[in-house]
Amino acid sequence: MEATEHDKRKCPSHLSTGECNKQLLPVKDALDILSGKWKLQIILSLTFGKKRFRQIQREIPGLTPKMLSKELKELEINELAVRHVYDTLPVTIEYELTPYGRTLKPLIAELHKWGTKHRKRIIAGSRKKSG
Amino acid sequence: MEATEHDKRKCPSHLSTGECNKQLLPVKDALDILSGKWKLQIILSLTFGKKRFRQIQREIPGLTPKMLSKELKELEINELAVRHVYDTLPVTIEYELTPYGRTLKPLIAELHKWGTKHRKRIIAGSRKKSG
DNA sequence: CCGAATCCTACGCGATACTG
DNA sequence: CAGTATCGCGTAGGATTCGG
Repeated sequence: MEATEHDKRKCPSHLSTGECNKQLLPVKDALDILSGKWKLQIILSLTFGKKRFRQIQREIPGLTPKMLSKELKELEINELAVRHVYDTLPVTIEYELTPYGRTLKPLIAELHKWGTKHRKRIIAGSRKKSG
Repeated sequence: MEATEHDKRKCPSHLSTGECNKQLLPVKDALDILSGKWKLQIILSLTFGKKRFRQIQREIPGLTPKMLSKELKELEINELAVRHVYDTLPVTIEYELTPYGRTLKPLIAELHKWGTKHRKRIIAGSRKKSG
């Protein structure tokens, strides 16, 4: 036990404030990419190939153009997806996961693995949200 | 109570409806465990050992007792943490991660890994939320 | 110290309609 | 088709207060 530890109220006692945020923020970033009502489904939809706007929307019932538009923009900002504009008539637009976007796959797989075990353990009969 | 209406969802065309939700729901469950403003910090705080209510609260600035109480309950419901009541005077209460709760570590580590790379790639200079 | 109860705000998201 | 604009609701989360 160290004697220098008294005023670090922001983090677990053995971590400096800076250390703590360094641990925390990246995890939050990753979480932020995947959370929300539609992000995951949109990403998964795109893992199966290029898709057009309406095509994605049709595949995900309940998804409104407003939300789809918003989510696709965030995917672009984060370089997880690209927007292709083909100069046809009328113009054709397709969205595609970037190679970088595909690096999410192992992560999603991990979440799926843990989530599956968790379902077996807890959720199956008694849970409130995630419906 | 009745919440099983998700079976009518459509999915990427090559997946059956059932297949799709089987892929999706567990991931959402896992995400749900970790998302929210405080869950992660509380879990991390508890990875370093048993903690008392106020102790956790002091370690996480901005966290109100209401939220802490709520989050701890969810952790209990999901068997990720346990509440110990010691019959001292006044009563002493401690929270502790369960072994099961510690199975989140690799998952969080994965999120941290991906998130760190993502920070380097994108976020560092330009982002809107979570930072 | 460990919470519960109450009130309030901000924001994600849905519904609907409209534009190019 | 590929989006935008406007309105409104539900709920996560904040501030404050009270009780054991």
